[in-house]
Amino acid sequence: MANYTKKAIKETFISMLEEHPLSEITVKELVEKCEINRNSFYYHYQDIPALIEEIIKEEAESIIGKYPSVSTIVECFDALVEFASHRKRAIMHIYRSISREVFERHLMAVSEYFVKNYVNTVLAGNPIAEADKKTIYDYYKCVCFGLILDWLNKGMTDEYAREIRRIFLLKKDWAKEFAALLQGQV
Amino acid sequence: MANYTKKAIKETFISMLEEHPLSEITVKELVEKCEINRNSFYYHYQDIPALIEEIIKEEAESIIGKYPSVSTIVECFDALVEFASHRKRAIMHIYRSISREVFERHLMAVSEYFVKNYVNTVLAGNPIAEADKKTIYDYYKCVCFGLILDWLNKGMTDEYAREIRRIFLLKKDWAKEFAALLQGQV
DNA sequence: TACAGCTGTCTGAAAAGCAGACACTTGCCC
DNA sequence: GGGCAAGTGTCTGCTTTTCAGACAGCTGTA
Repeated sequence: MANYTKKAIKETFISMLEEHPLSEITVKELVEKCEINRNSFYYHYQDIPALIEEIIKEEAESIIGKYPSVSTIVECFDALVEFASHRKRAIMHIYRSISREVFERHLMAVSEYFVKNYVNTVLAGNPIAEADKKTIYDYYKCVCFGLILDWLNKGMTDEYAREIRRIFLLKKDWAKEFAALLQGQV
Repeated sequence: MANYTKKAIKETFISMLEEHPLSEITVKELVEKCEINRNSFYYHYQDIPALIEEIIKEEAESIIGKYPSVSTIVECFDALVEFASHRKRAIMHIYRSISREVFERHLMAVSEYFVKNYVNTVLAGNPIAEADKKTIYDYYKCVCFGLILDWLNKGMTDEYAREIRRIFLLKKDWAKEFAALLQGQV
């Protein structure tokens, strides 16, 4: 099953976000653009926020899906930047709305996923307590999350993206260092 | 109603034609690419030729729809060339198959539509017998049809498109001349 | 010949989409 | 502040579309 109507709803909605801020988008206008019945919208989604939730969730999953196992965190960051650059306007409209919470929640989830993946690769050789691992996950997922959020807040400029990229490259052994710290080896 | 599944079938089919010749495309592969049930295909179309018929018909109608009233035939030709250039491979695959007949039938219809439209504009002032008008239609629709077919046969090159364009420009008063001939004024 | 793979058709059931109606909120104009 | 237009979210009953699974028939090939 593919459900192309649902797909069309999502695509149309995103395209509308490229034009207007979220607050100006109505269900009525959306279904008219899609050429579907208003009830068909409500069949799939409770309301616009629910639609946004799903879109963001799926986008987050698709980003993760592209990198089932990650060798360097920079790769992920590059992918994320490339993805985001194509939808700057829509992302900013969602981000600057009441849906910001949804957005941040999923961004945090994506960060956590990548960090876990990456940390596990880096620490493959080092036997380390589960509790310590969790601390590392939590700490660095917040670092990633914060950096990306900052990038968004600063208008997703290429300059700042490069700056963040540099940080990632410089700190490429972060997980190892942290693990050593936790184990009192430093 | 929009029926996005049907739309997806058509789009997927065209994209497959960009890759393989028609003879290598199966219903099975098509529905797998679409991620729909095989029966859903057969619900909409009897078979692949029926699908092709509909695609060509709709494309022909859409070209006509873009030019409800035509001031110069060159405009139409330009539009047609622009349209065709985007889908060279798919068009060639259909054209070089058993579906050629469908293709030509609709191309003839499009030619007829444009010629009628154009001739009526040019001959607006000249009162002319219906039978003569019909002769003009028939003659020039075949000219258009033949030129475009020739262009296709020669691989839709830009050079030949320019050449045909020049012919259209040179013969921009064709309808008037022909009318005069029919009326024995020349 | 046998077999694998695709075709076109048929079932019956489930999912999706529809029109039309309803009460409710909200913003705006007089 | 009352009326009103426009959008919302929900409901009902109906139609259309999509589905899984099965079937016999055709075709190329080992």
